[in-house]
Amino acid sequence: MPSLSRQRLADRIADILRAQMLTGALKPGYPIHERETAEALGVSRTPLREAILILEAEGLVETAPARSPIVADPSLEDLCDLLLVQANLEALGGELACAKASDAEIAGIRKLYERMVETSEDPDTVGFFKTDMAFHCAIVAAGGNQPLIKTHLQYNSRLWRARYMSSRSRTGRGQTMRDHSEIIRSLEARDAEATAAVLRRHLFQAIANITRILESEEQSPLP
Amino acid sequence: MPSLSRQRLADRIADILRAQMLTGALKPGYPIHERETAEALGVSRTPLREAILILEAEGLVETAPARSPIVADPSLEDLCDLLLVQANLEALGGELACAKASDAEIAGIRKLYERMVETSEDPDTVGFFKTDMAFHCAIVAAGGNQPLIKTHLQYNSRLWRARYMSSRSRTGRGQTMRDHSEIIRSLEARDAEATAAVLRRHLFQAIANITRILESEEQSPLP
DNA sequence: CGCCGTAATATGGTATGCCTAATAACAAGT
DNA sequence: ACTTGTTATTAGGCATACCATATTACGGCG
Repeated sequence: MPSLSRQRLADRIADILRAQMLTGALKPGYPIHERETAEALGVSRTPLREAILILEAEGLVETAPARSPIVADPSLEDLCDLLLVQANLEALGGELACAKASDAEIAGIRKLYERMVETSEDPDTVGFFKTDMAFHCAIVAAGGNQPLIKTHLQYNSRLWRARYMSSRSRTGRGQTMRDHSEIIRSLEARDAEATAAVLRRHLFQAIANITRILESEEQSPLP
Repeated sequence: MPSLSRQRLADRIADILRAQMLTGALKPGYPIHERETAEALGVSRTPLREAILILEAEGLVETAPARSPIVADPSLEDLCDLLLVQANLEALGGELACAKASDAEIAGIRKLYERMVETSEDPDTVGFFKTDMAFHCAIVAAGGNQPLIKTHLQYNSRLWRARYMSSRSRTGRGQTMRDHSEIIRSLEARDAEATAAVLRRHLFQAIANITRILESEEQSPLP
């Protein structure tokens, strides 16, 4: 085993499991058996258990006594709660970005916006969606508030799947693109209030979308 | 060993360590040696390591490769960042509480307020301070947003020490009590905007206090 | 006398094994 | 045939033993 590892094995395992949740290899509700999963990853149970602890703290898996940990399967209500908090975190991030971001950082955010415009007609939903997420993260990151960045990231990972489904099903990306256009504009104008307001509105829109989607697909758990 | 434990040993260890941080038995910067601490607690290294993982995710300890984990020692800037996020979390919690709290819950919050009034002249700083914390937590809890409650709790535990120091040194509790009076009033009026505004202002005040205190005691790390 | 290299020790990271408890399956009795 | 009890298997929780690495101290060489 190459000991190039400059970080703990548990962290890398957590990364792998997180990635598997994003790709859908690990779906909500799936159990994560210790021995099985550890063997599949070629590691022992100890670091796997530690990885589970990390993911549990992030709200991505849920554990119960004498039960295999399972991939978190948030209810519609949970998702709305998460999104509401996320909306406020991003609004704060936007405010801070207006005050503290360097011109280079804002330029970088515009770059992401432009890539979204370019790919907004692509059939490749994943690429577009990832850029969308990166756009939002970049705004919060530009605010420079470390705890906020980290918390926002965690909420994002818990919301990833729901927002991805929302992004896929939403027939028109028109509203999304218009919102983003407003966001980058108010950000470049360094108008903190406007940026916060539009980010909040954008996330509230996401709540509405997800509600609509999950209510319609409520009893069709995809395989 | 009595197997009355309905929760994991790691969780209980994390609770113990958290408590020791609050009482000051574990001060910021202190290393937590695995073998030593495990033996002191009468447990093996495995659950202790898992407890460290939990506390690390909460931001209460920091780990580095091949180094003993150390109790987090946030800089003044870190504390300001944390408090800024906390202010917004509480503002959101207050808004939600206005919309969703039951009359009984608001009555319970008033009870806490009244206990603060009663004990506001006591020399017992800890009792007063704990009631203060409980007051804020109860407001957020009344909002009913689970992720928000949990995140707010985590930020609180990271801020506990700083806010406690602020509470001790602050000569007059006048402003605090006036703020709290306003908070409970707007909460009972279910005025979401006013509640959010005053909570935000109250926390901003805390930022100012802590800044003043830490700047004056910057180079006197208490033993 | 000082600096560098090597060795020893201490500490965190990982693997493995045992223990306990929960669940499921099978058998026996009603 | 159904229900209940017992047993076996599975799986998670904890402890321990081993490994790799980093740091420090000591000794030798310049």
